[in-house]
Amino acid sequence: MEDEKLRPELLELYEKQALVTQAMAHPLRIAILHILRQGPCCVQDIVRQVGGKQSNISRHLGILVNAGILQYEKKGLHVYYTLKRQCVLRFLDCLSDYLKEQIEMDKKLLQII
Amino acid sequence: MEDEKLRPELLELYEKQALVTQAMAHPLRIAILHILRQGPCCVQDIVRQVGGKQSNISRHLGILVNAGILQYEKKGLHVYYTLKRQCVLRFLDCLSDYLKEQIEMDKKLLQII
DNA sequence: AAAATATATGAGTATATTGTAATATAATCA
DNA sequence: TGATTATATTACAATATACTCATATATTTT
Repeated sequence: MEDEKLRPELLELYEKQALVTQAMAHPLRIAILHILRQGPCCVQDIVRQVGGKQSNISRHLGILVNAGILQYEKKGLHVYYTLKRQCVLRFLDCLSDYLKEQIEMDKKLLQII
Repeated sequence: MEDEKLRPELLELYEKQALVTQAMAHPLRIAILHILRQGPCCVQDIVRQVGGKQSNISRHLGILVNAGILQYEKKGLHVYYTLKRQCVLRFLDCLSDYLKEQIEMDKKLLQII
């Protein structure tokens, strides 16, 4: 009946994974990632494509940078944001596949009913 | 200068993706997913492996079920939880790879300094 | 039927997240 | 230099999330 618990280093790993996941867990941030997937983009362009206030988008960009998901580079008045790693794209694909699968499951469920 | 904004159906898709992502965005929930990756498990076993209060684990399990990530089945006194789809495993792998990559990048950065 | 066990849930508190308005900062242009 | 533009930040209110304690529910055992 001994408590095996989670080893501290494993918990630490999961905490880091949760930080990355949490940073992506917002519709606008996912939208931003999809836009940046096509290449670097400056804030006002992102605002134009996503909608909403500039200050809000700026916040979300900050969150993604903090999590190590985005990089930025200043060029004159503009700040260009980029995906820091291609790895994130796999996440997005994974998410799309996941939802497709979910929809398929729901369809099958409907047929039974 | 027209606002192209996000098409409503695209925003809706991103909202759904964010729901799934959000459901996974917690260290304990990630720990739970790793445990269930090895097969079905009842609540008390999960509590034993993860640690913390039963009521808290039960809540986290509920969140994962709500997001469509887990299934459960009652057997006598116990409730067995299972990963609903293998797709989630790819997420976890993706996360691990992501962090490995991040650590590699940090290493290289250290060498430069 | 009563006791024991496994799980879920309600209520309350603490904390975190989100969005907005207003403002600060910094680069460019006239 | 002063005006304009792009971006970030501060302060605040609203909302959501996480955790715990106590309790409810349901099943099994005695």
